[in-house]
Amino acid sequence: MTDTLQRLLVKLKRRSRFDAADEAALLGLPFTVKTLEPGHYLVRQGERADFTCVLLEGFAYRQKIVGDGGRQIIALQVPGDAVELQNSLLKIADHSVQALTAITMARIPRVDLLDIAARCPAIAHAFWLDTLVDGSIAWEWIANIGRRDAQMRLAHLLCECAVRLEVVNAASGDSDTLPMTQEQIGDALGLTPVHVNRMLKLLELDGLIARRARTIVILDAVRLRSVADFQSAYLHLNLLED
Amino acid sequence: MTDTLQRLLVKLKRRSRFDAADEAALLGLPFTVKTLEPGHYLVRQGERADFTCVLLEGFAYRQKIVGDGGRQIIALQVPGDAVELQNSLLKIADHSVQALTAITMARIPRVDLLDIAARCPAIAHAFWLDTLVDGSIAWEWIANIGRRDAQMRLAHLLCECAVRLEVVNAASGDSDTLPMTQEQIGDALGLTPVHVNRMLKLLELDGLIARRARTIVILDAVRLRSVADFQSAYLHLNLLED
DNA sequence: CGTAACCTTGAGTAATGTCAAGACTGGTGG
DNA sequence: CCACCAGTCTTGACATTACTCAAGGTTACG
Repeated sequence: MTDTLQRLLVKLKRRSRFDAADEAALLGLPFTVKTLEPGHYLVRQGERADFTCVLLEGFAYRQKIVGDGGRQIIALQVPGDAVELQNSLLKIADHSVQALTAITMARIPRVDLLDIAARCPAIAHAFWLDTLVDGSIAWEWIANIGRRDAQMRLAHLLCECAVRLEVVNAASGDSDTLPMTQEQIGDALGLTPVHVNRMLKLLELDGLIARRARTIVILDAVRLRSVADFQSAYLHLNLLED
Repeated sequence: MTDTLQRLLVKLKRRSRFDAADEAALLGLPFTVKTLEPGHYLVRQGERADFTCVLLEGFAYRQKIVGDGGRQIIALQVPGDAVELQNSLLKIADHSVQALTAITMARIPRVDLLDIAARCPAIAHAFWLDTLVDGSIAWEWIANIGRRDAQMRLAHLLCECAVRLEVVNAASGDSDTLPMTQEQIGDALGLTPVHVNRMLKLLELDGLIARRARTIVILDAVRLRSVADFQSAYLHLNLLED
């Protein structure tokens, strides 16, 4: 169907302006839809990636395995994200992408993506901006992991997830929630699962969050943000208005 | 003079192919040359950046200040890098860029850069790739800070700097070296300067590096890389051949 | 030759990791 | 419907890494 890629279009339009021809070209991209179970790989480190995947439903994360076997989650991806721009354009994947939940995605051949970028400057610009924002998020993660203590780090991640999910949920009408295990949270923050557990308990005792049936609910977003030193500027959500 | 932007061209051509028109357009970009003393700002967090700066000589770094006053260096920039793509296209700078050494740079108005990207798909693609590589480096830094201990982290940074400097020095014929203080190294690695000092001593005792007059010399690159768990794939230096 | 910035080192402290055991949860098959 | 099982969560005791504070040494530069 023609509106499968709508989600990608909606996302890109949050930061770029398209004319009718651009929109038609984007929605006209060839693709195949695939579904994946939790834990399955979209791409493995070291592989050649000839497709770009647009996440339609569900969540994914990027990860690197370091020498001693440790894992670091380096990014989270939500529906609408084009998760394989990086690995696809850089050809040899320098990290893996894995499904966090069950996902559906649209796979677009690299050549078609490059072709549309060459023909439609506005679309090329939109993808470029998207990449810049991903970089901006990565830099914030560096600051988060490098210079904040465990409690702030965790609070910051919770704030980021809340904001990004809000945007996605608003776009889709759903109200998804991110079902990460404490081990995964730890791997995203450079902490051990045990310590994540303790910090969650701390945040809960402070009345900032609640935990029910393995999902985390933010009770006091204002205070959580101040604990986390969280400012959403780095997500560049309102680029059109700047 | 017309070859001031040569350095940028050389860098982009490492990863993209241009025809004569593309090269002429790039070299024809309007710019003004500026010099900056060590420690001076190219852009400050929160400011609006209307220029993109191409580093011609010297080094710079990007940094974020977190809530409690701590500083995290999130990226290093070497000659040839277009250091303000991010802040310039995202309009409001979400981090600062500061001169590490005395630098000279070419400032290109944002509108001209956007214009050339819209007119020359190959150039737009080259900038996009460049941004992707910056993101790839950021992700490696996340893994480095999040999942390696202090000694590995430091060794990894030294390996990265060595490789990147080698590329730049080969391009320019110089043999620059990165004069970071131990405090700056610590801020790049999420460590305190005191601990950086101890880890340097450790690496020196192991015969991996030597220190003379405040510069670090790598004595055993092979062993240092293995200590660091360093693989240069994430720098994507050989993209044309992949 | 004096000064400021930087480096070096030691001693004590705080944050986070490690190991291990038990409790909970959700799904599966009998 | 129940029992079981694997995966996850929770907690405690202890180990280790990295941080803090502080003092003295070194280097570059005016």
